[in-house]
Amino acid sequence: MVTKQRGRPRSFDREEALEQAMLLFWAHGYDATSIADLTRAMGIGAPSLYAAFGDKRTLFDEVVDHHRARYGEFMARAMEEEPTARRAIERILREAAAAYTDPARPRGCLVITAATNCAPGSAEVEERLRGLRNTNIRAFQAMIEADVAAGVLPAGTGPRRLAQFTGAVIQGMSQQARDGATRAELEAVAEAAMLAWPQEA
Amino acid sequence: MVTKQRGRPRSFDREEALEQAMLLFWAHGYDATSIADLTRAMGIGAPSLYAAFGDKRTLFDEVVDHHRARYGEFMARAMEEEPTARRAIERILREAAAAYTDPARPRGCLVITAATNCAPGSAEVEERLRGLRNTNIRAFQAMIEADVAAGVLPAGTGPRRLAQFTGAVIQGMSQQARDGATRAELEAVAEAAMLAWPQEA
DNA sequence: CACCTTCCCTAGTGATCGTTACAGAAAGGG
DNA sequence: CCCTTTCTGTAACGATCACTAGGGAAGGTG
Repeated sequence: MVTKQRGRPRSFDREEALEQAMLLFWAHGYDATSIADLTRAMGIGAPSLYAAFGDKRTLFDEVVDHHRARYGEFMARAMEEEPTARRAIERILREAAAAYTDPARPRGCLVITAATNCAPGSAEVEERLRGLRNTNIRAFQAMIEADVAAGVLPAGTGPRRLAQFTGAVIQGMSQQARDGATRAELEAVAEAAMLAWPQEA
Repeated sequence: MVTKQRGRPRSFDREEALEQAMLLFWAHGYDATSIADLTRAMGIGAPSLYAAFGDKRTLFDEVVDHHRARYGEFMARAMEEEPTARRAIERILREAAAAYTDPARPRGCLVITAATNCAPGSAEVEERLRGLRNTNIRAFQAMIEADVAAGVLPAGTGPRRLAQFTGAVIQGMSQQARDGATRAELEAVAEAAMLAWPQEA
């Protein structure tokens, strides 16, 4: 049932405004981005923002969803498409090196960096991103465990250890990107990290 | 020349107050820690804080110095005391695993995490910590280059790459510690990272 | 004792925080 | 046309931000 649109129509593109909000949260983080910063970048007034997106936390939640759908799904795709854990991680690290240094976007990863300095009142935001990060690492672990069970990776591999190591490298790459590392440098870091991975059978 | 102390003496221990300020900045970061938070934790009024430490930025600068002298010097000591780059990094990673999960202190490293989400007005604080991080990596690189020149590490090592990889792992370990990783888990991550290092001659 | 220096406490500065009340503007439905 | 509905802009809300003026308190010095 399509309800006909009534009343005065919105004068801005909601998707475009969400994109601008994402860029700001991505660059400066949740707490350090003010409503005034957001309305300025989105080109709308505060009441329009609140009418379209709810409060700041709700907007940030939607921004995180938007980011994951648009810039974070390369990880899920690699884990789906690549035949082995090693190949998937190799591809994820290589693509992360490019993504984290893309000159068209803020550096690093929003999920990794946007809520690391949070006031006590924003603890829930911090907790959500923390959960997303740990979920990713558990996905790595499950993939590695499957390969160990299938005999693709050697028995003494230690899936938990290898998954956490990989997560640490990715998070470190995000920080390095913010600290000025180039794409080529991050690709070299990724290459180095793969030396710690056991060879496949 | 010792100038005699005149006037009413300070009623609090400056070192202890600085320590409390450090713990707060360490846990929540620069922007997310307010003067009110600080005065509450330090047990003093705002004018006493300003008289003893200057403004917020100056206090943070001193907090960073204090942190580096007290909790960050294990890196410099390892680089001084260990005979090779590999041994030094091995020790640094092992000690970082313990330091970043010490239950008596905030998790992770202040230099790595305290200024990642900064408002545009706090860009200088962000830049200072960024500089400290990159200086550490360059110190790793110099150490590795020396070992390559001395023939301790193989010729094709790539000191820049190995130093950045090591820095990324340390920064990732700090994030993981904040995300709930245990000391044993971080030690396993450190062990995995060393697998990427070339063996010494 | 009085004096001088320095510190602490109360209270407040203007600015900015996230958020909203309210009134006018712009659309569709009658 | 008027009416209803929804959005937009102005302007403000109380709370908190970093920071400080001013008066009284607490020490050493004469």
